[in-house]
Amino acid sequence: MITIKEVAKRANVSSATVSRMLNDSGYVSEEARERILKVIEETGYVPSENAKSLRTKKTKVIGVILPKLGSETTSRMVNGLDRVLAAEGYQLLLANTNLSAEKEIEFLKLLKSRDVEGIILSATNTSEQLVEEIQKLKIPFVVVGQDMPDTPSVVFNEIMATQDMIEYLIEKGHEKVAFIGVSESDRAVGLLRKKGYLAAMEKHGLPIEEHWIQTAFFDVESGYQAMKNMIEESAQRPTAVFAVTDRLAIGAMNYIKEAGLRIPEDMALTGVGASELSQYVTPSLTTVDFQYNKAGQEAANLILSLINQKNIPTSKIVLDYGLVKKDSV
Amino acid sequence: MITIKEVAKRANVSSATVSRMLNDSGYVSEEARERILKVIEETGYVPSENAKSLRTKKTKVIGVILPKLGSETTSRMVNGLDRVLAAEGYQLLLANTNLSAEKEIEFLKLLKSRDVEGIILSATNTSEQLVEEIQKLKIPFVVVGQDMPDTPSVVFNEIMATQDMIEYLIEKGHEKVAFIGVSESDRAVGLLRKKGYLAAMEKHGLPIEEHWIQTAFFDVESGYQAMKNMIEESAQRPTAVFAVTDRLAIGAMNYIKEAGLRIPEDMALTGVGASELSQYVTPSLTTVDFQYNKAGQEAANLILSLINQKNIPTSKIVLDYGLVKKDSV
DNA sequence: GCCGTATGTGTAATCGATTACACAAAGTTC
DNA sequence: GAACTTTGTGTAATCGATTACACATACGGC
Repeated sequence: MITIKEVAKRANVSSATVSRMLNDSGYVSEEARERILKVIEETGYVPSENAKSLRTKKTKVIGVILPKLGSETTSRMVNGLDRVLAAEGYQLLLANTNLSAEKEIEFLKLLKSRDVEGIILSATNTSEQLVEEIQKLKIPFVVVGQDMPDTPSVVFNEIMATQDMIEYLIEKGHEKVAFIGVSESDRAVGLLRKKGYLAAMEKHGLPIEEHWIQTAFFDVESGYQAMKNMIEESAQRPTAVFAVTDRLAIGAMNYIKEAGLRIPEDMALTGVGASELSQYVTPSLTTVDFQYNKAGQEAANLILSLINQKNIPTSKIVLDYGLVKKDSV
Repeated sequence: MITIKEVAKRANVSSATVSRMLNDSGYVSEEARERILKVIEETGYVPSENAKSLRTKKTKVIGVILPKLGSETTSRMVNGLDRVLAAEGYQLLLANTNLSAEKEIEFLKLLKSRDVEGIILSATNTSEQLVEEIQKLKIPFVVVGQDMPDTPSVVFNEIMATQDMIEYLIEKGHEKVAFIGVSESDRAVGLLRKKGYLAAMEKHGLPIEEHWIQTAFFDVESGYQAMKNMIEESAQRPTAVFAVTDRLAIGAMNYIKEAGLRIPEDMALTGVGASELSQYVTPSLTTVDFQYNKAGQEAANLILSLINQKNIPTSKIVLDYGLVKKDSV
């Protein structure tokens, strides 16, 4: 590896001059500049970011902690992050927890040790311990997807979105609306969406039968099972189902079709996420569009503000949503 | 930020002793060890990876250059990478080119400057200049998805897979088989898959009409258009279509349905990628499963071998594939 | 009691950049 | 032409770790 000293020697200047040239700090004569550029050209010299960071404390790296690599929502969010951060010369260092809560904390430390300038966490849970560890770090930090006390975050309007969708179903004449959710340990998806459902039903004075509320996992198969259970166990069959994710909805769709029911005539169905999948299943799925890409962009802007110590407009950003009305309702 | 010196001072030892303790190198007395651990516990000291890297030249970071964040194939590949590399304590530094060829080269330098221990490139094109730059770098390097001269790579058996699928269609009685491809500047997807198609048709002595070969882009809409053009312009309507990606196939599917043709009775359809989407469209899509996750894992293993200077078994790994036979044929 | 080895610790150089400070030469101002 | 200012450059300290080397003490064996 060729170093700044080597470049300096060959260009007959001191390393300070080379550094000044590279960073446009201080005076450098035209002759010196050209000699240095020539040497750099010849040698293919690239300054060590490592040495630079050690001295300046700026790494131009943002750590991103993700619950799962490769889900569509995550990908879109990371895409949004990258769009904004790349423009500012930042790169992303990935940390994939594979849904393990301990790893979240472990990675927090790992990222700190790498002197990342900021950390963005796409959380599924929000344990006490995690929040504590974050406060300790004293590194610009943003959570996306979950509301975390005293922490800048980008969240979705889960309750309102769910409520809106349920009310859309009600408008369409449905009174027996069922719900396929997930564990409430995922506050955003499990707890808040259920709250939205309950609120809407309550508001319209609609009763809910016990088996209309099912709890599933995050995969398609699980949505299928939940739907099966619901239909087999309910005294009265619902006429519409709200599933908390598109995947669950598609699992449910599979069962509904299999059971010989028509969508939407016998059973209306809605999901959440506006996944690509949702547009191409038959019938196309009515779903909530949560703008994950935008969430990533907002999170990126937030972390940039924090890094640059700008006055932060709001430390909680609540993102808008839209109902994507398709053929399944 | 608390440093090793600070820890040393508080524990009443020298920084060398702290370092020895942390790295289990050399002797450290039980008393000293405990004092140091206590200080670390109290202060939350985390060693600076930056300083460490500067001295040792080991960063435990692998750079990953991707053509596009958030596509399903990419996600799966990155997932495979991460699985293997995380186990060895490596982290991934992302560089997203957004399909720009100049950026590929730019990022190569950027990653070098960050002293990554290896670079994995998921390429779409393989320009001369890129290959040259890579040779210059002298950093362990692996390409995945494209065959690159004199470079360790993980590739898919594009030709064979395509040929197999076409022959499967032929076995099923199809003689008029059409092809929706992409630009040949993408060697793997554009050129090789077309070769496989042509080879299979030739082998079985089947003629190909001009309009049966369409060239599209990578999105669903483009598949729709290609299918539309084909049906409107062909003298003889084909009875089967091979699309080089699932997305294109799904676009084509939309048009076929819209045109009032039945799948597979009037028109059989196949894709490539075994995307999640392919399983849930109606009818479910027959497709080629290319094991992108495995590709990531193999690439990771390859780069680890290169880093550790182990004897490299083969510098070209050709991955297996499978035909996923579903309802669209 | 002497010598060789094992144990334990500290001093200081080093990695490759940035940057405060010092200094010199040339140009400006009055 | 004295006093500043501007331009240009070099010396050396610094960031926070690792590690070669030196040195001290303890413990064996004979």
